[in-house]
Amino acid sequence: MLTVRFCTAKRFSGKRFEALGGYREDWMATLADVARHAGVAASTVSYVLSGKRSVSEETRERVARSIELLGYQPHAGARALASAKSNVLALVMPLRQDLYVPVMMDIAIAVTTTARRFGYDVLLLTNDEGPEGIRRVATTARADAVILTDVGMQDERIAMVRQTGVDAVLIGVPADSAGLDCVDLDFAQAGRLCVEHLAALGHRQVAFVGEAQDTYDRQIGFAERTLGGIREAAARAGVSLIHRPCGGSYEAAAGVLARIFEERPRTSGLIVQNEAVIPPLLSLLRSTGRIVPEDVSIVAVCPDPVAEQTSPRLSSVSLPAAELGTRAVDLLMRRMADGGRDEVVLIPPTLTVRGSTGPAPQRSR
Amino acid sequence: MLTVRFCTAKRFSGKRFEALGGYREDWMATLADVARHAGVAASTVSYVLSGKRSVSEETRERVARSIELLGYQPHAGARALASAKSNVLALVMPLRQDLYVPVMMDIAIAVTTTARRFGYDVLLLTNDEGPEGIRRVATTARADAVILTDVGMQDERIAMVRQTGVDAVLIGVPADSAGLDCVDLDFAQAGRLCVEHLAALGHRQVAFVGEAQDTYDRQIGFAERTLGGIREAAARAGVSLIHRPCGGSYEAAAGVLARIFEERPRTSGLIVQNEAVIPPLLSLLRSTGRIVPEDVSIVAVCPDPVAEQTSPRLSSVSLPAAELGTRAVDLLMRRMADGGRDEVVLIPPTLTVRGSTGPAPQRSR
DNA sequence: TTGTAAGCGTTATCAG
DNA sequence: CTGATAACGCTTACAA
Repeated sequence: MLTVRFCTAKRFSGKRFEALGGYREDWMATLADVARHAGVAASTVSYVLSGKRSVSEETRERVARSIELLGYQPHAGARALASAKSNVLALVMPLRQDLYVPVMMDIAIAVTTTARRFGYDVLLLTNDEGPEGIRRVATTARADAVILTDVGMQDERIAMVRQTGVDAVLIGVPADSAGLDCVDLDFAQAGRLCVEHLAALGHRQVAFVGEAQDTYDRQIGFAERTLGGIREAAARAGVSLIHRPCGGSYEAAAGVLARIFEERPRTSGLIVQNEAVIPPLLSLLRSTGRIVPEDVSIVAVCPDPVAEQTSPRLSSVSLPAAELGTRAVDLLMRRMADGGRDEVVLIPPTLTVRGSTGPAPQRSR
Repeated sequence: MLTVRFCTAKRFSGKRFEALGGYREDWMATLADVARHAGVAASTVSYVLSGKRSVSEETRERVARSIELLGYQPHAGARALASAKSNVLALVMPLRQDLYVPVMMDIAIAVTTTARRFGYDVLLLTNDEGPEGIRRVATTARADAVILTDVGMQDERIAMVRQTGVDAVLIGVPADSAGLDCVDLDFAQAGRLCVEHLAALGHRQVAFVGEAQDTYDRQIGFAERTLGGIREAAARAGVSLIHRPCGGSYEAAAGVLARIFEERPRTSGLIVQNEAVIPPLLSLLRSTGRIVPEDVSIVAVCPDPVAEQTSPRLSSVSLPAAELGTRAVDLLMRRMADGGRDEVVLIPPTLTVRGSTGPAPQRSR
């Protein structure tokens, strides 16, 4: 005779209790069932599971056997209620679906698999709930912590994080990171690397094809910081720079490129941050008779696979999306355990030289 | 004097109870607090919230005010426990990070936003947990239902769905869909449309550049069905067809393309399903001196934005990723309410003619 | 090393 | 129309 519950969707089915003479496939054993079956107290079973107090080898094994036999699985909701921990973390993705798609995907996957290693599940939030989504999952205790992506310099979600006091890690760095843990690529340094690489090759007129204008309008941190690094390094290296935001469409790329060469025909170096325009850009350069890298050199800031997808392959500063996700989870776990260090982790960028950069063309051309 | 709990991560803080003389920002009101504050029974508050029994306008308002005042938010875990419903659904994504990235992203976003409309949150599962992940979320009652993507003809996750009896909707159609609800684009018809379009333009030698070989090895449904539709239509239209699976890299595309024209120099039509190789393919065609669409016509099966990102824009059968996600959630909600119709919803494909297809070149060339 | 029992915050049954 | 109250399944003091 066991007290049992239905499996999954149909637990309980009308009456809340039921006594059965045996086991049925579609009934879930509870911790109490396990305890009864093993002849121990419920708490003992719980402790066997959590390891929070020592249990004699003998009982441990007996309990383990019962768990196995009954196919026991703890009820997540009950756990969350009793322990005040949901073992879920929320990942807040950007609303714009056309933005940094491969990056976001890699982050999501890395976050999810890393979280699982710590026994956490990942809840997906889109920004169309706005900051309220964060409040909701925090105050309803649906999630224990949140990871924010696509962080702006002034991000309204941060106020919500502070207000609710929910543990959070940002992928990206806001203007004021006091009291927050953040991870990001060191985009300023990434920008510098690009410029320095081009400068070393003799390029004196460089154009930065950046993210779409609205990304700058939203003051997304990485975009601003990259620009900052580029500007600084350009000034230092005596490189003349123009910055052109660029939407993701073919037309946008065409327009931007045309205007760049119109304004400054001598432009020989391109720095590209918007991965969506890379294929159009290459195609446009070719069709306007410019050879890469003989006439124009290109450095990109993008995930390695993107850089290796083109011909010629792009010299690039790699955007380690998966690492960002993994580090974010690591930071979050530490924060939930020890409390936060209010740390800004900047991953040092590395530039890989591939086929898209070469010496600047001679003046005579 | 209120019995309260800490907000979010730090509920309870040591002692389980605490009496306070007032409210503090970081304490969460419980349903009992609301009841006390409104001078009603806890059950009444619950019923005001759920609407499952009628409550007089007067008490309803009083309760509403208390809820507002105390900033009450129901505890998700407690709800899940008492109601045997988590109000969470799990979305199972493919492990391979380089696969159909934009499609998966759109699906994820559409699923999440649609689910929210029904009061559901979305848990992200990657396939690296394998079918066990499904069992886990189902049997621990972490999720009420699952949505599977990247469904193979023989998909091992289906056995798990059947075994656990968890409500599920598949995005994709397996060989045996008995007892399952599925949504997918009608890929066979999509394939037919491509061939018919090319055939109508006079193309007689067509090559199908498909997904990577391992996608076929894994017997992913959509890949097989597209191929089937293409073959059938080609046979019917008297079009000579070769099928070449193709990995996502530039090299793979180059190799495949070279071999196609080596084997059959007269090939004038290309059908492309693997969105990753579209840019390389276009670039390769250009560099080998083939003009699109004068020399070679291209039809793709891909999301519209991808087709509009190239030059020339691609005639394509659009892959309505967001719609797939939305429909999947709709089906799931219906299934959880009424029970499943065991329905396979095939979305009829539409072909949009853009700039990449034109009349077949004359024989004389 | 183990058991007992009092919670966790809801929902839903059963009275009134 | 409303109130008490018994679950839901688990964790964790507190004893033994």
